[in-house]
Amino acid sequence: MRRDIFQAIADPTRRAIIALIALQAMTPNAIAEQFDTTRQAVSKHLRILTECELVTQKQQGREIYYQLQVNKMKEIDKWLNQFRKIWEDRFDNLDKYLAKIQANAKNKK
Amino acid sequence: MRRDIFQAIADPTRRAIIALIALQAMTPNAIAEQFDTTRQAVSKHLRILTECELVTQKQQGREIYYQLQVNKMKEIDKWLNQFRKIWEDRFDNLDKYLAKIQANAKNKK
DNA sequence: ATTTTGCGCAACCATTTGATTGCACAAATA
DNA sequence: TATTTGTGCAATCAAATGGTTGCGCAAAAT
Repeated sequence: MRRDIFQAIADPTRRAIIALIALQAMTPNAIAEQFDTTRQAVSKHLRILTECELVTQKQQGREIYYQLQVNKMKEIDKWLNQFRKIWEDRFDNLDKYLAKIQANAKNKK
Repeated sequence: MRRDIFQAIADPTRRAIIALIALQAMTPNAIAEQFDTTRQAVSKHLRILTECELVTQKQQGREIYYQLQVNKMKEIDKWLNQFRKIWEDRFDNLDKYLAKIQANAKNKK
């Protein structure tokens, strides 16, 4: 069953793979060398990441380079936006509250 | 086994619960009313969200109010930051490239 | 005091998941 | 041409997952 991007990044190994190929595309073997797991396991993870378009593959001969699609990560950012507004509002409200308290303290001196 | 925040938001139902209680704390029954699932299923999800500190609970009599801890969402934002820098760099580079092309086009006219 | 309501927990179940092993195919190398 | 290397896929397995049902306890309502 095809997974969404949140399910894709739920697994720690896949998150590590994403971080690994963020700056430079890598092949399955090169990626597997960085993990204590089989190449087939890495291949499985890459398939999941490819399915939800987090990653694209470019074949060069028998080697396949997997590249991170950072723009796809924006989908997570977009989902976070609805909460970012809330924690920013709370921070702003806290700021205002603190400023008010300081003003009152000065007036009382 | 205790889950991390990424595993917590991997499930669509839990993401929906998070969005639901983002602005206002709600009780399990109130939350369950918004879903086509049992109250016990919702209770299970709330336990997972509580375990990874995405949510806190405040008991009032026999009712329990579950509140979203938006500050905990920053953990996801923090993880995204390493990629945000990349997609911003690429955007900047694209901007520069486009500007260069436009300048060249004007010079040739 | 009794009944109703809110709610978590355990047991159960079907499904999904993540890793391994084995295999097969294509490209690169000797 | 033969061998090696890169790689995906299928089968298998144990563990995890998400939902349901049933139960029990505490608080609220009657």
